[in-house]
Amino acid sequence: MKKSHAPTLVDVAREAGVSLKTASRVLNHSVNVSEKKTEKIRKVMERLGYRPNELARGLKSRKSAAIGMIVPNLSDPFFSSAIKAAQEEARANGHVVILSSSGGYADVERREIETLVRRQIDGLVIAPADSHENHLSSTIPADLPVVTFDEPVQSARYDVVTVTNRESARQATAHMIERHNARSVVAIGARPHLYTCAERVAGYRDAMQKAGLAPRTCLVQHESQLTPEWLEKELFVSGGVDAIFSLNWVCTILVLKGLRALGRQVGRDILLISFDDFDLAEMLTPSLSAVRQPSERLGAEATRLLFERLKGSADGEPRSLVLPTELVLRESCGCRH
Amino acid sequence: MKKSHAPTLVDVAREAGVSLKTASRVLNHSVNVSEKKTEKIRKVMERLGYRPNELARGLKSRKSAAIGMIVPNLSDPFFSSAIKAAQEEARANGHVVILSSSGGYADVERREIETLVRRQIDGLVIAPADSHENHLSSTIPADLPVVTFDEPVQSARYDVVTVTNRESARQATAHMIERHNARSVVAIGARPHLYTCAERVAGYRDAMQKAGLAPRTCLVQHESQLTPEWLEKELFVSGGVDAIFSLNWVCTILVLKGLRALGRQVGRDILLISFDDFDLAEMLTPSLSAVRQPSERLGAEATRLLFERLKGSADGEPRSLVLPTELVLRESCGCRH
DNA sequence: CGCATGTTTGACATCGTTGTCGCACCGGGC
DNA sequence: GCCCGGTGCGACAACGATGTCAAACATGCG
Repeated sequence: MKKSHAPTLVDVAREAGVSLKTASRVLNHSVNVSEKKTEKIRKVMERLGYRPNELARGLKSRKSAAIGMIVPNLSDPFFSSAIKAAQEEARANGHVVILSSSGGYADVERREIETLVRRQIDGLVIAPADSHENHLSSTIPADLPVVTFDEPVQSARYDVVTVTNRESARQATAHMIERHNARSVVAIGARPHLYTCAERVAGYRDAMQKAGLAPRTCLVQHESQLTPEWLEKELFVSGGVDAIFSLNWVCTILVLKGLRALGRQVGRDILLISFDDFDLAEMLTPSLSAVRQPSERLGAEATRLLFERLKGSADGEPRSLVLPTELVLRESCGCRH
Repeated sequence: MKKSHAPTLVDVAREAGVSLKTASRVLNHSVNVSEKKTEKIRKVMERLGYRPNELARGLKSRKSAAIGMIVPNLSDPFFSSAIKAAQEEARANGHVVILSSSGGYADVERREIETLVRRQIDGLVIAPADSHENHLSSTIPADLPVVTFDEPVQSARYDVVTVTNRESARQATAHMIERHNARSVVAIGARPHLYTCAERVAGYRDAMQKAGLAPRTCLVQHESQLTPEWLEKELFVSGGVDAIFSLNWVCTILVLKGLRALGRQVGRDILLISFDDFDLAEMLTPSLSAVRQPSERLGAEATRLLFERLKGSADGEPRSLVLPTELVLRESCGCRH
């Protein structure tokens, strides 16, 4: 009866007539092994189809070669892009990505972090579901390198990658006011407890106040509340709303669908700029003006910062990287008509 | 000097005055431990903030509680949805998902599989980059449970979840022919080596032949070849093309952009049905008719089948699950005008 | 009371790898 | 001839958990 177990390093060593440790050295590209033995051991590994057991390796070396990544929503294109870039960056650094999603709930997020920590991840890239309570630091071991992106966590000592939320929001709002004579602009968004939301609202306010206009924010707790009925009530019953500044992708989608359901036409009845650009924004009628976040870059930079920490090439204060956005002017804000 | 290592089960056992094994039993909800000790050990775990090391657990028990997932493209909404569902299903079964992407390249795919196998994944959910060569079975250990989805692998003994590619394609094509009098319909797609592509083409052919029309397929090796210039040449130089059947999401996006660049209007100059529906398809002008794949369900069912294997409740022949699609008729095919 | 039966418990080996340490060997400088 | 430092290699323990097996203990029955 053959033992059908996968071959281990012990098998390799026996077959090659060397000690276990020497085989291990070859596996780790250690230099102190003679040319001849290295060659021989390599051959045996090849022949046996040897595959190192990363679990065992990680157990002993205290490095799992895995990083965790948590986002609120896996099917939001903003996050998919970030994940894609993060995965590539991780692979380039010889790590795998364990992916999970919080659904935007802090308690789910905590549970997922717990799971990841138990798996001994070497680091964590996270777009937090909440910036207020210090719910991350209580779950995350103090010595685990963490990079937050999109949403920063207050009073924490993590690296963070964001965009110029406030200034970009100001600029988008100002554009509609200054170029297209919008007077009554509303900001529509969800999850007001998020810092990104607050910042974007602040930028919106900046622009309104500078123009001497009264800001009017329409924030709901959860996106599901952005129904056509709600829109009708908020935007049209009292009347006179010129323009909408929508605070993120999900809201934009729902606003667009809602307006269509109400028979209102964007670009004519009402102007719109979306925070978050996406693949087909230019194909809509009217094409959608948007603040484009460099989503892939956000994921890539966050992961890059993480690996800098892991390699020890950075071990000082938390760093903050603020990326620029691009205001993509298309038709929905009134341009190109 | 305090030892700042994270507490281990040995620490817990010592603190609780029991043996290592008894603590282990409590961790694994073994029944044969007295009420009193269980309680005590639980308390100690709580107090010390004990977190089981999943690497060590996995090493000994030969189960990593992780599954691998590989898709060609992380930012394709079809795959994001599938990933989302898979991740939820995995979590419900106490597993994590290690995600990676092949970019559609068989050699990258092999390398990623190798990485995952070394990490001792318990199972693999994969949308293969290639169905022809038997490149999967040569890399995947014979005893690793695998479920393929979207793209089946020929002559392999894996469970598979797909949709009714051929019939759905036939139906979509027939719709344009029968309801809207299309005579010259072309099928546009990429990566003709894929089975899904071939099946969809076959369905398209079925419809054309049944109507006594000559099929005309425009397949390119890679999506990047779907430029406006190429479209112009294929569709308009010889002239007379009525309608397009686009074989997947990426192609649809590029065809839409290309047609716009060429100044051709979908729904008027040329009809279009897309294989793959997406979030904003209904918001386009004209709204896009599409074959909607139940993408979340594909991911969920694939993962569900995998866990059935893992739990041993299924250990027979490979199973094949074929899910229905929905032909969503909007304006681009000529409906509702 | 003795013995069979079943429950609780712990000592020890083990999973597959890497870390520690020490030994043997080599050539070179005194 | 002797000591030295560096290289090449291996024996052994360790990482943190689980599996094995047998001992200790409680219980029920004749």
